Amino acid sequence: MSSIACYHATNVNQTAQILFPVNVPTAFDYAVPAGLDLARGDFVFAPIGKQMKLGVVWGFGTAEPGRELKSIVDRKATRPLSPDMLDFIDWTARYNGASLGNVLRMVIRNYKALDPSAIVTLYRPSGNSPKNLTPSRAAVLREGGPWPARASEAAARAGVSTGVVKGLVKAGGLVAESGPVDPPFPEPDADLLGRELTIGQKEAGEDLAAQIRTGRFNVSLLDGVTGSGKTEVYFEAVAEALRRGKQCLILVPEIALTQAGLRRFAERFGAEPASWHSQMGEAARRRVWREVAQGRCKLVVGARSALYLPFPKLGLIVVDEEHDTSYKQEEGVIYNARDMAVVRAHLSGHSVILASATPSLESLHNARNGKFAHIILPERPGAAVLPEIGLVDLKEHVPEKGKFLSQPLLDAIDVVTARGEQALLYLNRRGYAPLIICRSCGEKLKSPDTDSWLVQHKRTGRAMCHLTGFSMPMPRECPKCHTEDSLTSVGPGVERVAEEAQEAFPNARVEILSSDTAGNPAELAERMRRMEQGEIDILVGTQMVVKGHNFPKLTFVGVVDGDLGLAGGDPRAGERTYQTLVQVAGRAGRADKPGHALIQTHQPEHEALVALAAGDREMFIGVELAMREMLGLPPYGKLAAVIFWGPEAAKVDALAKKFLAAAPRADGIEILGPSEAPIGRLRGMFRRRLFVQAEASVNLSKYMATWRSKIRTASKYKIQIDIDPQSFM
DNA sequence: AGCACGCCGACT
DNA sequence: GTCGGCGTGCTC
Repeated sequence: MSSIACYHATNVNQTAQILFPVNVPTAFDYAVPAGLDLARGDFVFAPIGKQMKLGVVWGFGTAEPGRELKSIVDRKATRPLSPDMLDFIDWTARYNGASLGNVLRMVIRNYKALDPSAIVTLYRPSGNSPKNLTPSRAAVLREGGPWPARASEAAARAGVSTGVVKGLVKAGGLVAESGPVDPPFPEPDADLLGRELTIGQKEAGEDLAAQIRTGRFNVSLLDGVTGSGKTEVYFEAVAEALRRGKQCLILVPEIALTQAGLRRFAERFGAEPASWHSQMGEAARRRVWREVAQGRCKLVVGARSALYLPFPKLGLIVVDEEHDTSYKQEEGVIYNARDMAVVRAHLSGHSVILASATPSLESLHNARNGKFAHIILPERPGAAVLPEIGLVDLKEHVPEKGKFLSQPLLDAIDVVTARGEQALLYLNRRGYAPLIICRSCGEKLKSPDTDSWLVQHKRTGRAMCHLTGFSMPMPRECPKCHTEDSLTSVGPGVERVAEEAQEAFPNARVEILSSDTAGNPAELAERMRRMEQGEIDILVGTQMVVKGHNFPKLTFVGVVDGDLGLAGGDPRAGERTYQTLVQVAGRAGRADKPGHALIQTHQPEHEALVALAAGDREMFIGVELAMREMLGLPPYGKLAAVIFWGPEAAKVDALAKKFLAAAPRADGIEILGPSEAPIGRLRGMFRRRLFVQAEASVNLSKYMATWRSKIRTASKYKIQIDIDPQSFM
């Protein structure tokens, strides 16, 4: 087969390892045809199975005698993936226990982006007024932009046919030119004047810029309370990286990726950045990917998956709201974008900034021990202090039967609304009631084949499962004992709290903000606008209200259930509760008026809440870190979760036991479980789980990979390994 | 990701 | 009898 190639001594016996973006554990060996010059990272076409696929050159080798290899067909003439990108793919796969091919798939979803953008005819206004300016022609000139535009785009925006556009060219109103279908992104200007910075902010920005100038790997934790101007401060670091000709990536939680958020970048840098998120269309995705890969797109704001864009000259990654749990990808390749951002920066040798008002304990620990530079923004410009936070002991102030708002909360709402100010009631439970129970037989309504209660939604008249998406009309009778009108709602949801607030304050304008009530972004924006304009008196909201919005007239925040998340087997529950409550409380009093917050709780003695009320973060961190150290939990030790699932409970049990028995012997490892997972049954599958706790010196990823490779499962039974789990369901 | 192979239900 | 449903396994 290779006899013809013998003339080319340089290529004789040469093979290349090609990695394909499919679920394969490693790269495959191929023969390199004579005369084809290849480098690591090159994009090539090669036959795999019955297909021709695009892959990436992973490495090289020499042919083993007697082993027939398929041959690479062609190399694509584009910029190869950089060596540090290949390293990053490798690292991600190893650390998270994912297959190499699946990680590559996150990088090259759409290889059409490898070809240069098609060249088409584009139009722009000539600046001259056309002869015979008909209404249609005027509409095109007025509404056809942004320019340059394709005839069809301009015509569609103006609501006319393409004939009008062509006519305008003849009449002299438009000029035609050739250009790419996907236009490049405008170059950001690092030196536009941004907002006026306070002295503290300027210094912090200067510190960050100095880190960029080192040109080496470093991590900064940018730590500042809500409204302290973190964004403006890290803009200074972005500007510095841009001046040095580098690309910048700003990671934000998915739901923070809004038009308003992008506008802040546009104001500072004179150009809207490219944005990247999971729901974008194919064309937009292709454009961003191509421009980033060519190094032309300098500024990207994106959700976690943007970390796997092939930046050739990245100089800075900012992880905004670094504590946010949505950085953890829970499906497919399981990874934590915050941690992988640090890895990518390390491999490429540049800066990372982790920004948050409520940093994760891991980051604070790293800042304390000097691994991260700690940059603290203590002040809120414009507003004096964080709101005063009080605890309401629900054992002492018992709400009326069937009600959820205690007297101190009602009094506080009364005072602020009487002053014409706004109140926010926070409750992280959608719907009307989180539990539907039969008074006659005690049956609790569950989602089919799943251990998850159905939530009553009064607005839509349905019973819904927030875990699986199942929903049905609210039944009239108990499905088990068939007693009519016996079903009753237990516990509060936002709808019910809103109902209660409306009853208590009949003249107040009460509204709900949750993902059910504000389905589309436009409606959400409208509700936010009404709140900002003071057209709402009492807003009842879920997690959604926590994310950075400015409500100038909001002066009181009531947390309906401050106990949420404190109990249970989740070691991060205290931290999570503390972070959420700080962020919620931080919504109050952003203008000149200092606000206040009240947190209802059954455990006013819980240290997370005591620290919160005292405004003493150091105390909370101290206590929490001491506890983690004692238990050997992160950041002092390592943790992995293993989840087993399948259609038969007994077989899942047996699988978990078999897996446990196969645990490799090693020092510094402790195994907890297996036991039933908190959601023991999901969509008909039975679930068991175990935890593996390791000392900091253990390479837990490697240990888990070795362990996993010892067990083969029947295909209906699955084992999933989650390194450093964030969810404990 | 595709594509083939394989084992159970309803059709000319 | 076979056509085809998708569940499962493999690709150098």
